[in-house]
Amino acid sequence: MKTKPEFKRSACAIANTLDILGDKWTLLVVRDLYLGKKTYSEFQNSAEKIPSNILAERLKRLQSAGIISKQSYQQRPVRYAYQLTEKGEALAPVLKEMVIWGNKFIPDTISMERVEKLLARQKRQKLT
Amino acid sequence: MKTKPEFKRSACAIANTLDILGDKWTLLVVRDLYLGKKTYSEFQNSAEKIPSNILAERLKRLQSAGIISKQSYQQRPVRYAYQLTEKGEALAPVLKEMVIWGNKFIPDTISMERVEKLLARQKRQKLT
DNA sequence: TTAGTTACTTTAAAAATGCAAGTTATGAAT
DNA sequence: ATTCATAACTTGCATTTTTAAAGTAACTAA
Repeated sequence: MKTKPEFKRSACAIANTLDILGDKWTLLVVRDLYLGKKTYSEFQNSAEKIPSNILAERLKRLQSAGIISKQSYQQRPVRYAYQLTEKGEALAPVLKEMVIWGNKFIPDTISMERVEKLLARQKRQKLT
Repeated sequence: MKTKPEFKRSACAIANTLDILGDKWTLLVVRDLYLGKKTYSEFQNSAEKIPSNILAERLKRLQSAGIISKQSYQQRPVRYAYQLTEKGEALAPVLKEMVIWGNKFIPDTISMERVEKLLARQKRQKLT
């Protein structure tokens, strides 16, 4: 028997990438993971305020696509941490190019580094 | 008076980029332009078979976002050609990284170069 | 016992998408 | 002159997806 490629729309790498990541929210979850966020509530608390049901659905899809994995990091009560797989980490260049493009062509947008700094400052203030 | 940034969701460059490009079709139109396609019917004839109303809407949005421009290249009958602006051309690295990622992690997807070769061959066969 | 947190699920309404068919302008073929 | 064909869209309608809001389960701390 032949192994059937079975593409959703075409064999194009871009089209197939968009079938996984092509919406307004999925790459923001990947971004958050890239910035060190790990839990459901951390994703929910990001500036864009992703709806809860969308977040749950996207986490499932990212998992079944092999881009993230989930593990419980404590029992009683059980709590979960998500993390990027190698496949997920490999999306960094896509995100980086989006930041470069956005910074250059959309006024007043901030870079990942800037976001990281803001996050770090927030974290410090929370701790003190 | 202050100039108001007025972001749709946040100041994040990725979020703002996704507000423009974050769906399953928009970047395929950009890809087609990048591969040398110019007209409405050429976009429609691409492998993914974008619905006609979606294509019309996306072309309008890409225009008002300053990513593409439109011009009539002949009268009687009037025919239109779309082209990438500088802002649109600058999306090439995003597309390239998507191709690299797709090729590495989604089995049997083909690269832009491969697509270009296939297109060139098709063109040659049509001409002879 | 009451309030709070985490990680979701459910519900109903609103918006976007997909499919098919229709429109306008024109030129080419019979 | 009439029919056929093409380019570039538009319209109508059913289906799917998104959104906001509220609800649930399992705990912990006061």
